[in-house]
Amino acid sequence: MLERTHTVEDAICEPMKEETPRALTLCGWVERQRDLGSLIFFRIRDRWGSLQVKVDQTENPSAHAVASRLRAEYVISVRGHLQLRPPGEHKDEPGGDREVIPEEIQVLAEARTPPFYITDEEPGDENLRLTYRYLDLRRPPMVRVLKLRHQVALEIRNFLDRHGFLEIETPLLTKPTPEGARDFLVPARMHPGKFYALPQSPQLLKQVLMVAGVDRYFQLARCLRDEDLRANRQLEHTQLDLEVSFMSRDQLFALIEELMCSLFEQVGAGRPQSPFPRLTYQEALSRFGTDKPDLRIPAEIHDLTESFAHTEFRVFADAIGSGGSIQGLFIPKLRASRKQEEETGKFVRQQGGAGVVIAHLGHDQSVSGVLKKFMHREQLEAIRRELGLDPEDEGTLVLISGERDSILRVLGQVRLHVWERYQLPRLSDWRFAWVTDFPLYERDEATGELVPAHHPFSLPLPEDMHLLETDPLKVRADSYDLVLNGEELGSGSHRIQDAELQRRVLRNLGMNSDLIEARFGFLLRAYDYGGPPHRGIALGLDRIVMLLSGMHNIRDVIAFPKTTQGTCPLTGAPSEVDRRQLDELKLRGL
RNA sequence: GGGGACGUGGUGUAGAGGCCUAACAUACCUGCCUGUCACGCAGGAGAUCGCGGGUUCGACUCCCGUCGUCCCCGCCA
Repeated sequence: MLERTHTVEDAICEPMKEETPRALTLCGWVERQRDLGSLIFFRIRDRWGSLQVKVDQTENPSAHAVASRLRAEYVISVRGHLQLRPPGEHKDEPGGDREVIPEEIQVLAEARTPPFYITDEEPGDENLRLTYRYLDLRRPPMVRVLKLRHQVALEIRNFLDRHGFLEIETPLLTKPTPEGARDFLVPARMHPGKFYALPQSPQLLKQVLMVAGVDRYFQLARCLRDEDLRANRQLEHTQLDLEVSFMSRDQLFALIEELMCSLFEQVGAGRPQSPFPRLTYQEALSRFGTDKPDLRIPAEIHDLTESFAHTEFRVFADAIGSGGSIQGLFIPKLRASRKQEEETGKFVRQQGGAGVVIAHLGHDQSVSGVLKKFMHREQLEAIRRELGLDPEDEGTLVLISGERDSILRVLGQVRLHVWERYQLPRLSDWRFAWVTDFPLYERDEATGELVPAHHPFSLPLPEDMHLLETDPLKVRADSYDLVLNGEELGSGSHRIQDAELQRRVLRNLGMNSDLIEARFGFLLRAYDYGGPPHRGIALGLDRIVMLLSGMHNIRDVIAFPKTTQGTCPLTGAPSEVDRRQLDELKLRGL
């Protein structure tokens, strides 16, 4: 192998003003040969870029002989020099003004014809991409993602290091947690019948680290959950897991906002607006119909129950009469076509909404559709006032009646759907938001049991503490989600540091003292020895990189992801194991 | 666990009961070509239409099942 002197990036950045040719040796992969006979062009590509090589038979017959048998993706080294291309033969791209004139070309490895071409263009079949991931990762967009992800991790580490954080690893072999997501279990060979679990997150151990006095902990932690996959979910994902002692909510928010802003700025995505808007869970639900609002969409949901209090429109009157509400989503400027109205109505019904009315509000105070018949001038004015409209504003109003929370969620879906479907204008940019004060508990629809809404280690808000036993569903926690452009980046909370309070919260979930001791005894005991007030947050690194890179799929920002069926087409995982391995583990096969 | 979409040469697509002895583009192989850059030109090879069953005189096409991939709901403290 010829000793490499430059990367392609070095060669592209090399100043080329002077006449003297620059000697260099490049190593990389062959792409795009153009064999004109006694003149051959091809490109050599490495991780940093690609550059044209020109081989002239009359100037260098031996290099030409090698070049004529090169094929796509052969691995070569080229020793030669850099030369400006003749005038008029420049290409408009980095390094397009120059080319490599080889003295010698060595083939380091031949390559079979790849199943897809290595270009910016994405091969259609994702299974094929994953089967040949090493080829897929050669594609420049994927290289950019790998670099971006590295850069993001590096910036996070540097930032947190500057702020006094320690990165501490927590074990991959840990204790199963029967609640929450399904655990991946690992049989303990030395303890037949017992199992480790792979961590769903380092939650409990980072709390123990706070008791240990670490004060500021973080980890780029792998988290594993054996649940069904989605476009933004993998069996294993990476979290920026973080926990701090003695910090107020405001202090933590300020820290995370500065981290995000400097991170986005450092990776060239532009500095997001800060401070990030904050809204409570209840506000988010009533204004956007979701706990992860996309604030780029310039529309909100409005409660119009009052405005329709005396309506003669039967559907709405009945809804109000039976304790329901009327919620409206106003879509500014849109004059929906009949087809769009029908589609939207259909979408609402698919989402489980009934009693949908779509009307156009004109700037001349006109109203279209069914409402025209039932709306008095005063009612219309009341509605326009409630929507906060100026006299010249017009647009489409989507109204749904029914049980408040469920129609809010439907309208939240409509809000997303309509903007996507009709490509309505959004505010550009990164729109972060904090959503705070989530309920501590919620009711499991299937079993009717109380389950933690977030996790059972979040501190109830002081003003709700007295409801813990009497009306637990009303108890809010000092918890928060960080949301970006409608995507949940992560969540956190102030933790319970008082063992007795922790026991109360767990008892509400139907656990008796023995169970609490068996599962969480180690944590409660730790707090008995002086646990500081502490809080934390965990942010999905994959999702951050996904948004930064403009990818729409979490698999595209993970080097070796699983398919939605949880398989790895490259390695063939999961696979069967040897009978002997099972015997050693005292496990029976199927 | 439920719903939906897709599966045709290496790749991307067309074909929607008989026109199929399966088309097009690209990639691949051979030859020609000294300024190409999606090089061009000429020729060539390459597919039991995911798999299994059924309906039919006849199935790439219709039906059932199955496998795989993707998307959504459930699930994801």
